[in-house]
Amino acid sequence: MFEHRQLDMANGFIEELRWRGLLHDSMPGVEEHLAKGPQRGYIGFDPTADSLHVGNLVQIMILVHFQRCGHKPVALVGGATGMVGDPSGKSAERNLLDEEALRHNERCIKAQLERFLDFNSPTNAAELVNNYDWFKDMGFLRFIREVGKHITVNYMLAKDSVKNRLETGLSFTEFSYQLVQGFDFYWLYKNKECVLQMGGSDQWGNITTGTELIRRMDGGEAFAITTPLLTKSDGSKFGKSEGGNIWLDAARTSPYKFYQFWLNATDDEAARFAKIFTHWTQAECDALIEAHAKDPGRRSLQKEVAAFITTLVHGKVETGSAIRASEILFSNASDGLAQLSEQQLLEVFEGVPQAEVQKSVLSSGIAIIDLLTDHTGFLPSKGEAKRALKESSIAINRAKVADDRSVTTTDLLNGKFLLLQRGKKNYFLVKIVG
RNA sequence: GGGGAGAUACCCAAGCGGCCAACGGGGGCAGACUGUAAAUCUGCUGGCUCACGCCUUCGUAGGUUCGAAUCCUGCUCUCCCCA
Repeated sequence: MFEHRQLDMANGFIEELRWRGLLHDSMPGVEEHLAKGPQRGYIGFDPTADSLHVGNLVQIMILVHFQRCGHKPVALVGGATGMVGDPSGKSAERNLLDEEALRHNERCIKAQLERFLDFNSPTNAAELVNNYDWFKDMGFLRFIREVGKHITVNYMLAKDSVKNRLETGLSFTEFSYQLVQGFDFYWLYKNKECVLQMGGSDQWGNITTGTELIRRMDGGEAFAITTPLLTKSDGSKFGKSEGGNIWLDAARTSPYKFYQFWLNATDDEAARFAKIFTHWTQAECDALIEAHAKDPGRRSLQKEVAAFITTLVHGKVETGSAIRASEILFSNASDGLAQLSEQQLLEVFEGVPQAEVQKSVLSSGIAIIDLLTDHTGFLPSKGEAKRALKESSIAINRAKVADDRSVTTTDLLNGKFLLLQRGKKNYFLVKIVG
């Protein structure tokens, strides 16, 4: 996965971010500083769940691009900061997780990051740190003496993340957050020669508290770079889908769903995604975008992008299955299903909701309504099932059915499966047992 | 502490004794169109029933009434104004 060529460093990381549309703001002097040679830069990840999601993917890719430009990326898992809660972009006080949950989340996140970054490079290996390591023995008194002393409350109040919450209120804990994160930066600067922190644009305030601390505590110079917050074409938040978050963990979001998420990007989004989430060069991106523009109906760009990212996250094998599943489920030919072996069928529908039904239920034929509700739970109520049937949105094995349809063993695929479908995108696999 | 306003289905928001399972908008789902798109148009959006209809739902607990989301009382919570 890491066989890609290193980019020409003269070309520069900042320039790379710029054409990829990933540069929102940066402190003067960063470009020159990075040009001096390999540098360390870090991004923090909140261990609020035991998996990262596509919303985090932007930051991950920043580190990836950073490493590909020859620098040393540091991923910080916020074991300590996760216990405090960042007020940035939040309208209400955050719930705190207990330590046990945080430890678990942190381990899972670490495993996911290892898929993207090269931790074994002889020249610029990525590094993973956990701020809990330097905070766990830090007492309150020591913190306010050594760190708090250097930053005025006036300075802290001026941050947007704090200002926006003064009306509704925020706890002292959240108020202190920027100092805690700022100290992270100081610590990494001091112990790891890390001179750059990156993050989403909502992190600007927290990052600059860090550079300020470094200057005041040590007279040192450090830098900040932020990326724009990604939104969908319709303005809504990126990374959410009907079912909620799109996770990187296959157990939470199946590779099929993950692939579909990217495939469903609008033309405009796909072009942006190509630049942000792939390793393609500018010329390669332009060529693909141009090719797509000539025949947008083929959605070649969405397919390329989806395949690339899914491979990065889930690997080649899973991606192949996701692509095949998509082709079968969305091709107009309905005969593809019958050709599948049991093995393939199960592969294709991994991640699709499933239920088991006793064979005896089908032996004398069962009304479609009962199958959809009582026996499988695919639809929540009979009323809903009737409505769906009236809309002619229900299909069995990809063939539309009417409300008087009854289902028997002759409908089974491979003698033991039944594919229920509502609309174009909602599938449900019934497995016959007994 | 005093005064006032309010709590309605996923969200916003009408209704203010029967015609209310509850206007309208948003969201969601589906159909047509299409590129598994966008835009647009259409339908649906508490449960059970083939259906007449029945049941549950308008903060909560009671009450008045033939009949209440609508009136009365207690309670809980939210917001605003004055101290």
